[in-house]
Amino acid sequence: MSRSVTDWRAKILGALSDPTRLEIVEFLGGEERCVCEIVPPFGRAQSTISKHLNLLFEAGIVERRTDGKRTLYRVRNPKVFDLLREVDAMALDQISELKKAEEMLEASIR
Amino acid sequence: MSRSVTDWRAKILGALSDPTRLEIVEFLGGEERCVCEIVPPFGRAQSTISKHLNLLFEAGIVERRTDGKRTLYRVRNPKVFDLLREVDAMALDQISELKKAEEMLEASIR
DNA sequence: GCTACATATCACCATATGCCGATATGTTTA
DNA sequence: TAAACATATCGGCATATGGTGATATGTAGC
Repeated sequence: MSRSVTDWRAKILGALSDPTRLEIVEFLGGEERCVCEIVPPFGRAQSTISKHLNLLFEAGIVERRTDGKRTLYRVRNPKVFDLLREVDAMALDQISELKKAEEMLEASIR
Repeated sequence: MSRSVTDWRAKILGALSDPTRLEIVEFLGGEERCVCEIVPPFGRAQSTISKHLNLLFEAGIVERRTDGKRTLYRVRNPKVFDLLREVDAMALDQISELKKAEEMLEASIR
């Protein structure tokens, strides 16, 4: 029960734990885009992007539909953006603390 | 620049993308606890838990201090709990959609 | 100083992940 | 039907990850 919720959480977080996939989600934003639009900006093989997209799909981050010969992806639940904003807040906290530490270090040297 | 923020985000999310680590974070809650308290409930080798804790530390999720022969860990930024609540919301959405789909499937069978 | 305790680290194994090029599948268009 | 296009899937490689038991490091107590 509770076990499976934890697993879902881990799956969602795992899907978002890769820089390329994070950027794919950002790139999608609120739009629906086909793979042929998503591939070029990332400079990775089409097969690589396809696997990332499938992983995001399996984790329920994106949904997809096919239209003719293309497959269109879109972010399924806008909550993911709230989540990313939350992570950003944490990341910024940490980076600014790092900077503070660096400055203190520098000050102590000179 | 922007690259390194994305990497930080990925690092934070990666640290939280494992069920054991998620449960360690939950277990810590707002408290400060030593490794000797954390290990038993998880039924994993001490070395395994130690590695998980170190990974959480590297990602800036927890902080640690030593007191005598023990090392005490605590969640460093309470924002992590907001983040987890956000993930929960998503996970619940997805699980409930799964259930809905199952019910529709069952209904169509009988 | 020796012993027991608490924790981190090491060496190792098995599996997962990210990446690629090549190929299979399916759809449109000529 | 053939050719072109869009995407997914396969096989393979290198590296990362999670797990373990054994060992190193450091502190507390006797």
